[in-house]
Amino acid sequence: MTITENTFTGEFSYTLDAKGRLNIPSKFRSALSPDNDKSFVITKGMDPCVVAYPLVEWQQRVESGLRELSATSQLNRLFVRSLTRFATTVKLDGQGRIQITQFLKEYASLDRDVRIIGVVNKIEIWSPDDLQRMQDLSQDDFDDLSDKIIL
Amino acid sequence: MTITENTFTGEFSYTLDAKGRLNIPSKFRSALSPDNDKSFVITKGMDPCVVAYPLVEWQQRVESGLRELSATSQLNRLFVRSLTRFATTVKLDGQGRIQITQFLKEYASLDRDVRIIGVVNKIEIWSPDDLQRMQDLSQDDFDDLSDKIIL
DNA sequence: TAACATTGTGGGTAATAGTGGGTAATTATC
DNA sequence: GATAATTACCCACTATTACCCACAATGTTA
Repeated sequence: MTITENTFTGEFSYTLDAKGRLNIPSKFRSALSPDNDKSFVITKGMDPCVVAYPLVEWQQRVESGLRELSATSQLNRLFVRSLTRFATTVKLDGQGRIQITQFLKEYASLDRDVRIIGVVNKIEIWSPDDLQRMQDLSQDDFDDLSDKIIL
Repeated sequence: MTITENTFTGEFSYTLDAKGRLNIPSKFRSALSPDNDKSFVITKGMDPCVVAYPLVEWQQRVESGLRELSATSQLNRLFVRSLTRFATTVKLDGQGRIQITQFLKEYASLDRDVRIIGVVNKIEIWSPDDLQRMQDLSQDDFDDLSDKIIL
């Protein structure tokens, strides 16, 4: 299969088991490039969800981006701290599952049923309720943005 | 063969079998350029239908555009999510069929009989009923468009 | 016209994916 | 250092999927 590496699309329903383990869709696992060592960095999303970056994506894009933000601005310091504070590296177990930390489970109100969605370079993990509650884009906003992309 | 690569025209009647498999017209399959790895990205259309892009078409026009959008803007996040959530990469099986996801089948009210239409750079998959309804587009609407294209 | 290739469709079977649980290893706590 | 709690590593079961083969209908070639 020659899917683009480290690119994720689609929505999937999965269950968080009693031990706090969450299966990663096999399509996402096979899209993970080998240099990630089967690992993701999970952290608090800007929205009420958990986001998971492939390890190298986190190292190359997120971490290096954060380094460039000047630490002289308080807003920047706050932003960097909020991203890194809750970031954990997690590795897939033999069955392709990751462990979600207690804090992140609570932050995203994750119970048993969760929705996993691929958002190009990262993965988001939502509770079904919160995901549904996320309002849709207005048609105007959508039109504005889609000028940047030819559908 | 003198077909333009990754360009699709014509309408075809096909059946979605009990296993959710849908045959892609052989004309469309042979128009798929080899770098697509026999794959399409299927997603929710703007109209009540399923849209299938050749994999490279999706990667070059949609995905790469989405990568440029900063995730610090909430509007951008909504936009990216709304486009990728329902997009799945599917690969033709040995008989040239693709698998339609449960969600997309429901979204486009696809039952057993479906219509497959080539729309230049992409393919649309319709239920016969919805397609019929959509074709009753008024002449006035077409007139509005006529200054944008010369037929 | 006969032989052959291609296309759309259906179905069986082996492989894989998602889920749950037991047990050993590791870490934390007292 | 002993015990409890947590985590990591196996093994197991079931449903889904992928892969293969089959066949009728149509089109193509000699």
